[in-house]
Amino acid sequence: MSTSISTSGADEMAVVAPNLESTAITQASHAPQVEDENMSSDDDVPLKKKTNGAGQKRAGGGGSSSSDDEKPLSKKPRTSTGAAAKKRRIIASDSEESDAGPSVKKELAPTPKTNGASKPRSSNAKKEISYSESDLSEDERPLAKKKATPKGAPVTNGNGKPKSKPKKPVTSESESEPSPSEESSEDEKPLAKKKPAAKPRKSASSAVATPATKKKTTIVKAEVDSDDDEVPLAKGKGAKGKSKVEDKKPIVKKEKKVKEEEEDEDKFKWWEQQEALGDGEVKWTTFEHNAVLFPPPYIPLPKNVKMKYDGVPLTLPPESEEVAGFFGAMIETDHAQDAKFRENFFRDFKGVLEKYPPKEDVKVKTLEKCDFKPMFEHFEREKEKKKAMTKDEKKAIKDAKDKMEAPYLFAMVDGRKEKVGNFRAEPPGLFRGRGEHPKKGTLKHRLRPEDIVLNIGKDAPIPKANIPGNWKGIQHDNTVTWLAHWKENVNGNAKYVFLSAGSSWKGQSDRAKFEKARELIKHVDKIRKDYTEDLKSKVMADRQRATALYFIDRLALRAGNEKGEDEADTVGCCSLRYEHVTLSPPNKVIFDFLGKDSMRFHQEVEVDNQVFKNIKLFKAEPKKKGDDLFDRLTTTLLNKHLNSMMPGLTAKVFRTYNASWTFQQQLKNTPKNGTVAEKIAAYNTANRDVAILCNHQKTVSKGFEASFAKAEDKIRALKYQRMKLRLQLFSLDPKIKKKRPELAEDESDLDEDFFERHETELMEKALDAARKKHEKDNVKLEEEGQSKKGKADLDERLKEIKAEFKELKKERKSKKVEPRKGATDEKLLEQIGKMDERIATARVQLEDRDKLKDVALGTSKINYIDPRLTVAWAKKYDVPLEKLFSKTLREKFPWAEAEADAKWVF
DNA sequence: ACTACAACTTAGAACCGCGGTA
DNA sequence: TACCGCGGTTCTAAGTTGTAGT
Repeated sequence: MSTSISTSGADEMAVVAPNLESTAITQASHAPQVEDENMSSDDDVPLKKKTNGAGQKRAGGGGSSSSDDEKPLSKKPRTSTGAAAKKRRIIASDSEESDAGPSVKKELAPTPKTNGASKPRSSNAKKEISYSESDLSEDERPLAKKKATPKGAPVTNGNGKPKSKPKKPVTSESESEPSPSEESSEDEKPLAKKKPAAKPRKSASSAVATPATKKKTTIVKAEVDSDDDEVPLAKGKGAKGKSKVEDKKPIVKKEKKVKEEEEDEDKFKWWEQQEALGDGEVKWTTFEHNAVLFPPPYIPLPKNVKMKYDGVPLTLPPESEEVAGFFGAMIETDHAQDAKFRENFFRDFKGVLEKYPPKEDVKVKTLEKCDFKPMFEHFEREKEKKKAMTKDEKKAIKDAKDKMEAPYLFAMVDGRKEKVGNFRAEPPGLFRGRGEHPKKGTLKHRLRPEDIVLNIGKDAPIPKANIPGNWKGIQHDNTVTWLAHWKENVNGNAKYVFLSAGSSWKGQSDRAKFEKARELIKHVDKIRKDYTEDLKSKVMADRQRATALYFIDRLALRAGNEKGEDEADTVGCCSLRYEHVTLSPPNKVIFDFLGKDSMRFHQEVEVDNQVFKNIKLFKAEPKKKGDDLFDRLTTTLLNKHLNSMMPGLTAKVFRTYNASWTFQQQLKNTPKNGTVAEKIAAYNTANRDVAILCNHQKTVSKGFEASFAKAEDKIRALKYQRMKLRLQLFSLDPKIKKKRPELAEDESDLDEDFFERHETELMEKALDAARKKHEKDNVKLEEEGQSKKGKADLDERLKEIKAEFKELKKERKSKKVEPRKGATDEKLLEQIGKMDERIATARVQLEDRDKLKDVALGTSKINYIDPRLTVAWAKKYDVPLEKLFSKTLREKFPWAEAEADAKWVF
């Protein structure tokens, strides 16, 4: 542990996760203040006061069971049998590298009764609860007062620029559209070049231009689609028109040799520009794209494929058949077993059937009587067919698809070609909400152009949809980066089409994110000092905020906004409730709750004494299950405070900062002289530590258990071989037992049960091989015109084999193994040594696999770890970058590759 | 202040294709 | 020669943050 002690003086604070234990100790020593005393006494009990509608239960509750803690409340609490059980997540049993970051011991032991799944959730509003005066002086008033800071100041966005942008709701209004004129004029130059001076001026003017000009957003009715939309990306803005997908660029300075190089130079290297580009209001001046690609219309199933109801095949109109098919395709998944999912699906299915009933006069009343198997089997057959297609057929299909998609792949931004991300309109289907989402199973409607609003350059041609219909609206807002947007029917959430992760827009903001996290390094000492102080604040709101911040910093919790009743009940720091945190004296806190995506966060953590006391206080009477732990705190308040400590600082920055910092620290364990594989292993270990810190999980794949067991047996098989070698050695040279007593020890892990199994297996294999050989020989003999060997011959051979194995078994039992011919002490010893090595590496691999089975490395690599750390590390240790970053990742982080050398530090 | 909305980042599951292999 | 495990990619759900409207 503590790789961290090293380095600078900044250490103590800067190092992430200064071990909580030590902190606790130091803290404990000083400052017992009046209120502390009080606290331990009565006073943990704030005055009882209003309680409001606290107890209110959430409906579905599903929790059924808070019953046993062993249960992964997270995923599919489904009652169902094996399948669900197998998927269960396992809490890491130890953290070994204790040092990893905000060190927290993963808990080993089961825990108290709290259960993240327990439902009672009070109403959304923060309830206010009063705390006793003895404890906290002022502050009867909850969230209101204090915060002397930016009182009168206008709302700014950190740059001091007013950030206003009254947005017009998307109406079908016709437009009025005045003039972003000045912009377009002065703007021939790509955004990049702008002098900084230009920025303020612009945004100022646009902000001022207010109502009349209604900024740069205009929304027009979609009736367009008439004019020149044949020409997609091309035209508009003369010059730029030419870079069509396929054509090569003529211009540019010198002629390049290789094509690839050409493309390369073609890419916009925004990071080489002098000024920051991303932080302006205006994101583009010209913007062309082809909007979204709608999925093909529904194709009815063959006539002979029908779902059955109560045994009767139903002839469904395409509209209802499609919906039946959505479910039919899923009947073997966990979703289809889920009560809520079924309920919601069936409600919507019935609705559709109402409008599009089956030909037969059958009333569909219960889902139980629906038999989708014929549909399911049909889909399976189709899949098979697809798989069985020849290469050429597959290729033909792929080519057709590529051609269809080609126009959507890229957008033109200020004359540059940029890759579009999710250009496909989401197809209809059943909503797959995570965890106990109350809406899961709900039918997601098919999108039409009428649902979709486009954001596109003023002079750009309006793209034509690939299915009939007119866009819901067109706007030209150059302060945002989305291409298209719609509202999804299930939850009413907005969906957007953006450029891809490799685009300059995304790249710039990504880089800015990491730069902000690095900026935090400079402030974190002070921030930690402050919140440590505030843990003792007399102002309840401050004390809660400090405590929350402590968790966000040390445990990398998310901010935790309030959520609605019609979403899964998950929480983050600020929304933690009474039941999510349990105290375990003297100074441990046990967290057990469902976080984003309903992933369980279950950790036992040692905390500062003051934090312990605070939690006790926050949980004191009259608070109860369902109440907010931090009843005086919201994410807004927290972020406001953070922003006052460092411009632009918000809760999520801590996650980025802690993740990257931890990674950097852990990378110091890289073996300087190791092989590439060893170095990569060290890299992955560091990555894993970060993933654990951030609680990034994945479901254990269903085959895992089996394949793990198999791998264990393989190791045992190696040990078995080793044993045989040893015994040979002893027969050859009995004295060696004395000289090398360690060799006399039996292999671990091998029991009678295994021997039986293994030997039988080996024998079966040998027998099989003999039979095959027999057949093969006969074929050969026949070809050569000779007479075949008879069955007796084979039987004879089989008998021999069986006898051999009997002998083997006897040898094993008697522990006397006849040395094979040519065996010598030296050779055997060498073989044993080799075997030891193989066993050891296999063991290590297996353990690694076990540790990673429920940890997802990708998310932290993609979102939290500054890519420049990877680039620098690769350079420093001479490991090819492509071993660390996949193609897409490299496309996402070109700026890191360009920027970081071997010495770069976070 | 509080809610609703808008825009963007973060997230695990599902899907897909590839190379090893029984 | 199909199977299978796995990493990479795609998909879209679920967060955070900031602003606007009331």
